[in-house]
Amino acid sequence: MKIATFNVNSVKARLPRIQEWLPEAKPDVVLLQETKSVDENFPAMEFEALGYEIAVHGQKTYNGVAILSKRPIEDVAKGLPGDKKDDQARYIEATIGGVRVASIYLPNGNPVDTEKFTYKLAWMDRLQKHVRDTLLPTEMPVVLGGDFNVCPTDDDVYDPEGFANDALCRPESRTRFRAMVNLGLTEAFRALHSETDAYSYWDYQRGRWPRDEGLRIDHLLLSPQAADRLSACEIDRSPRGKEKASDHTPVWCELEE
DNA sequence: ATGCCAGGTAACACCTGA
Repeated sequence: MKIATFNVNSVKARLPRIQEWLPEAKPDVVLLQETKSVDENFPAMEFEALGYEIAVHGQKTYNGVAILSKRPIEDVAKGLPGDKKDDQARYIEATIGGVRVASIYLPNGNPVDTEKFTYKLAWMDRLQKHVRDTLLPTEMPVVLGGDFNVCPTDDDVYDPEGFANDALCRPESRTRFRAMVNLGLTEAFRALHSETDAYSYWDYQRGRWPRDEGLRIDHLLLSPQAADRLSACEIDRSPRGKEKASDHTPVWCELEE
């Protein structure tokens, strides 16, 4: 089962790119972030025409997550436990082929001297508790994929010094990311790759893509039962080079059946 | 210190992103 995560930066603006990428990459499951669409306006028919079921958790203008799947989607849960009513749409979870998957759009947290950073850290604490108290005890294969807005180490940043005080690299963010991994999750890409210039996001501004000055912030975290089946994990750079590209590119992993 | 680009909303500019 091939599971991909892709921050599309507006599902409507990116629709042609996603429609050409799906038949090329042939993922069984796609975890989307930053759809920026209310559920009624999500382009469901366009994805169904390509053989995908959908589950969506969106809102107007900002955030928004979704799951596309070639296999039936079961037991959908929208929102992270502890979300307040009408809170930001950043989390959706479902069971597909016996695997519990989640699409995660973790808050960015900048600037760090504002409530945006405290919101990010509290959100990470809530996610860690949910993984610990609810997901891992099921002993199901679990795949948490998404835009975590965390560079796990300086190896995941083109300019570590310049980003030292950024919410994506601050010790408070990295400590919480590590706390989740330390529950027993496997970060799929790093488990199979040691190279340090592997990025999943490049800023639109200042020529970051042509210079390959990026960040690795899109991740797939696997429970032990999923990690035992991990056979591959890759960053697919091709969509980032196209016209009207997202600033992120897809990351995928393959779980043996 | 700020805007650089891109998208959405709404309206002929402003907010957010990472």
